Amino acid sequence: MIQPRPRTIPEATVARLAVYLRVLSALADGGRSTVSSGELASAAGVNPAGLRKDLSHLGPCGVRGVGYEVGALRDRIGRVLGVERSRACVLVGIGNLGSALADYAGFGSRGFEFVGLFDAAPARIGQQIGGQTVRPLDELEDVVAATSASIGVITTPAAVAQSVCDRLAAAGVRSILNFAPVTLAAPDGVDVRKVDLSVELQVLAFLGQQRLAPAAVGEMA
Amino acid sequence: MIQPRPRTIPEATVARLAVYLRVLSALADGGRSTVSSGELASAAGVNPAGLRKDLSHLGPCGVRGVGYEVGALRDRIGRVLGVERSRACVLVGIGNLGSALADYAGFGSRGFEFVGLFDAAPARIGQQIGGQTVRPLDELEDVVAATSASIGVITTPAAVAQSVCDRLAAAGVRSILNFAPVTLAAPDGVDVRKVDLSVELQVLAFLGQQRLAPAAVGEMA
DNA sequence: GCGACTTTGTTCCTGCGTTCACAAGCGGTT
DNA sequence: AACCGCTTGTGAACGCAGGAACAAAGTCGC
Repeated sequence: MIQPRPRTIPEATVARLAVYLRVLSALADGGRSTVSSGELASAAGVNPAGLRKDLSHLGPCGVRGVGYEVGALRDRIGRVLGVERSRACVLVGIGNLGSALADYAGFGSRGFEFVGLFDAAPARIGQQIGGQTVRPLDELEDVVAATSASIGVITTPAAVAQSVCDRLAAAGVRSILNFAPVTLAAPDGVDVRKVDLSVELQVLAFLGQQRLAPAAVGEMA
Repeated sequence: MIQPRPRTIPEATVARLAVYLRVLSALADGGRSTVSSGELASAAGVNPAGLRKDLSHLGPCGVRGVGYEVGALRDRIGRVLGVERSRACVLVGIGNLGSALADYAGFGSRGFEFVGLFDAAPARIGQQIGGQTVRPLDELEDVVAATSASIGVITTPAAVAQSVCDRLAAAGVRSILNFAPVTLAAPDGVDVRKVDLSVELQVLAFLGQQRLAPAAVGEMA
């Protein structure tokens, strides 16, 4: 059996597929049956040619002259992204941000299910958030083992993020999403993805100031 | 006067500069006086050559054979990123995520100051978060005008994000950070930067499943 | 039944970001 | 004073993502 299609999808494409999935779900809820690449690209904020190239990684899934069938394309992207399978996630650090994530309903519809919330502060333990009870950090390894959680989310202070990362990796978690403002080191075979909110703000602010005064990088008083 | 150095810094470099700044601040607090590109790159999780190229955008700032002077480099990056100047920010949508951002102490040290928190729900108005009082959405334009806020952060539900974006842009905000899971349209001259938490999780999960089974994209049952 | 129009899927190309490798420069040592 | 090791800064090559243009294909109208 030949393999005419390269078996790897670029990371940038995967991120956009998730956006297309959301737009398609909204269109389907609105009763739309077909959509063209141009319209879909406009709604997703990308170039139409790039969108078609992204979709081409899934094989032909449109009809020339007509466009894409909304429900079918949504299901197809959902299958590729693995939305239908439930993924067990654990969340460590139930501060403001952790609480926001645990309580965010948008994850459930994408196949993500929090099976454990952990915090070190005794005051937090026992609190109910999003249908889960906050547990002491000691139980982390037991819960990961019992639930086969494959994804860990770190929303702790920076000082303890590395130690939490180490424990998650040792317990068998293979994918980690880190919101703490530190760069984490993890063993091979463990993916760490970082979201740094203050870096996002900083980049945004810099682009704004650069637009106003595109000169004078090295010669400021 | 010649301009030997290109006056624009790539966006990817700006994001890394913010990371270097944080690492350098930690090193300075720890009493380190000099650091080599290799060590700094390791702490920031990047390639040493790339780090040196990033820093070369600021002009020569290291000493060959020795390394970089921690405090001087920190100050230099801080000046380029504009950390010393205070930037007024408004935040719309005081849910869990908005509260987390308003209460996050890490922004203040980077020059970001929230000058207005807004929500549409009467129950939220009057609440005190991070030293600010939550105001009704009606006051958005007045506060933006009075404080000359240049940055807006949107943490509202998706349904109202576009209308908030329109109002921010009309009020004079030039840079918008959007956490709502929709793609926003804004007029020319207004930068919109999007952070989509569920997309991050989705990409992470996909990379994990792709690592386990790198085949069969189009041929799943 | 046939032609024209619409839209997809693909190919080419341009530009950017990243990485490797080397020359230049500084401090310490003899 | 000269040499040696170490580190920076830069030039070149590689790979990748993004955008534009074109051919294939299907539908609608006549």
